[in-house]
Amino acid sequence: MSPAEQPQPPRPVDVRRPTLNAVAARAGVGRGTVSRVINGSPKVSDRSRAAVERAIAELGYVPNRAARSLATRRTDSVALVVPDAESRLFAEPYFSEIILGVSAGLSSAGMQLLLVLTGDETEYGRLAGYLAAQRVDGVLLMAVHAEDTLPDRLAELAVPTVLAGRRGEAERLGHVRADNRGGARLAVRHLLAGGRRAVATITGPLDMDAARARLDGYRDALRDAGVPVAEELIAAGDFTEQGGRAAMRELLRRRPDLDAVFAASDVMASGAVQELRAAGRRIPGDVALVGFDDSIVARHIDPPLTSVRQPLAEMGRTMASLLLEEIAQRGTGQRGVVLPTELVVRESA
Amino acid sequence: MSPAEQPQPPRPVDVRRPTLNAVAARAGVGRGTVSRVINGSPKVSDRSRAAVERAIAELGYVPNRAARSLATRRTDSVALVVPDAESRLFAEPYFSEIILGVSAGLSSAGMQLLLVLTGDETEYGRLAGYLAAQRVDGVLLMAVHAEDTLPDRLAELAVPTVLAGRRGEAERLGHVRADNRGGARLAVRHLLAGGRRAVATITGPLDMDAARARLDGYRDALRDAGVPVAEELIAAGDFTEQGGRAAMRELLRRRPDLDAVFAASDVMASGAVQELRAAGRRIPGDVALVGFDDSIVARHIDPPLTSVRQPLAEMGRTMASLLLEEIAQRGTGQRGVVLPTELVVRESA
DNA sequence: TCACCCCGTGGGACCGCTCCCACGCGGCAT
DNA sequence: ATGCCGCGTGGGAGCGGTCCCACGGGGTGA
Repeated sequence: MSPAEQPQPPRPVDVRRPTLNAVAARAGVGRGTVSRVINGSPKVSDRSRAAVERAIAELGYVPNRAARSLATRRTDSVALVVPDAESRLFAEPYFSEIILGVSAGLSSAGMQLLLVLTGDETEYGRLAGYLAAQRVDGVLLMAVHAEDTLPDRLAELAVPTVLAGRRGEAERLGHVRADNRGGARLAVRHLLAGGRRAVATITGPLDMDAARARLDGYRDALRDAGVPVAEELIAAGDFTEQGGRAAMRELLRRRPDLDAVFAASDVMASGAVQELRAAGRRIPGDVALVGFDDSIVARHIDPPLTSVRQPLAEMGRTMASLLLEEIAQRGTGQRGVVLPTELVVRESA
Repeated sequence: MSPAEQPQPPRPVDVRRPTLNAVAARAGVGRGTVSRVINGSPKVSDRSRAAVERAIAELGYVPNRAARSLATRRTDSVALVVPDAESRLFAEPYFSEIILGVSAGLSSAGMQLLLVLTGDETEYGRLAGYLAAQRVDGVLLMAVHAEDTLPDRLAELAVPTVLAGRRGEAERLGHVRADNRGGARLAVRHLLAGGRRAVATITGPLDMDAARARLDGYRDALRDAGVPVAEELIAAGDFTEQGGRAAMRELLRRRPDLDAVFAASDVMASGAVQELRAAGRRIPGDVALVGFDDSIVARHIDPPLTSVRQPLAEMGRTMASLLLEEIAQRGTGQRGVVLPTELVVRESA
């Protein structure tokens, strides 16, 4: 039987790319020299450098990442972890825009971005070991809750980590967050400045620092204005539209006389709008409304929603640079960075 | 000078993790056997397998990915490429939801997801070589335009590739898309069924297949109903809100008597709403409106927008599985997969 | 002139895994 | 008893880089 007759096994198409060895041979130098050129070492003569660079260009050589990271024990890549429970939020600009910033910040440093969307709880539990074993150089962690222990486990494993938001006041790990408290304060001050006095708030889940901070800001603004804080004007939501509706309904029941609402997220505000409408209140005529996030829904809701903007892309970039610092020099990165928020005034308040 | 006195260089914290060798030693077997167990080879005795598994558990061993991929010439990771020009769309669920599906489809196969957001044109140009050199096992490409050559270059380099959407009817590469034409047809049929006769359309950029297909569907529906297609009822948009406004304005100028609009995206529909409102038309009283994408804005616009839904998460999952097939067995993956769209009726039509 | 230094350089020894070849051993047919 | 087969196994040889040590040669000072 001639070899041509037997059925060809699906031979693995491996288009071999040129190796560092090939470059060295072509340039007429040793491997070490090529490596030095690639890594920008100064101790290479101009002659050799030129020869190597020419060979690289001619062969279209690009170093093999796996080989390099095996030798260096670095991967030049970081993981961005988004817990699945939160992935509903993925539909909002929040994550997307942070990711955009992160990507920009990383790629300028030649780092790769590994996107890790975790499934169920158990998967999330295995994550620490997994991430350490993959030898990503660092981890960016989104949407951490107060009781989350993943960050600590990563710290134990000496994996540089930066959080989006902190778990609480005592956060020891590097993190980046918006000035939630200040933003909320701006929002409520704006409502008060509009002459409103019965200002309610719909909070986020209070096991998240951002939600607590926004509630604190609400209290701050009332205190600043000498308006007493009435507990029955505070209703708990969960950052979802449904939660916003339920909270708004509850607030209307408790205090039919309320004349303003600060919702700790636009999505909850959108739920509140529906409920207010159902109750026959006009916005902003009867009830003024301010949201938080300045997300895409804020612009498209009717009436367009006054909202607190956080600089998401910049937060992403900052996270990236904090992480890069920490990777380059452990224990160096700043602990917490707070970025300013601003009030975007539209028609709802 | 004693060594203790010189300033400590920032010693690289390298927490050595157990290697395959360590596992072999502990289990009292050879490296080959451990490797076989890890890779699920059947030719291992139960005794050895048990011993190895125990050792792995005790040491908390996880294989080093770099070493493995150096040896196998695989990376077990794929790149998801999102051209930056389109990243404004990133704010919409479109990308996010596809990514969610992709991630689900990949992680069940133990594959990693590398997110690559390209910056400017030149960066995009370098991408093919870059991706081939990184030895990602495959590439998922979003938002390809008709004249895009990146897919072809990847094909030349023998990198398995799957596109989200096709470049044109003659697409040779594997891709997944929604039934844009059918969806548009549904939308326009719905408008006609509502008694509308002067049905306009705002198209997307016609260098994208999805935009052309939606325009074709619009024509189909009119033809089905025996309504002649009037070219002045067709205005070009570009999938942006601004573009939608401009197109709507133009349409109102050309045909003040129009009584329905099919916008090829929700975002453009939202622009159209603003323009219609400014012109004093009521929706759907004077003008009925249908969008495309069923994005988050569709639900929050006033009035809530009737829109065509595409199964984004499923598209993502399908892209993942097509790519995995193609990676496992070159030339095997189905060329093009079309997923059904459906009309979500709300109040705008 | 000679010892010394330093600069640029080549190449050996890894990094941790997979692949594959060769070997030992027990069971079966002869 | 003897040969043979085949299963399970150990371990050598890469994969393609980096790191570092040792070495040659030109310049400098004595």
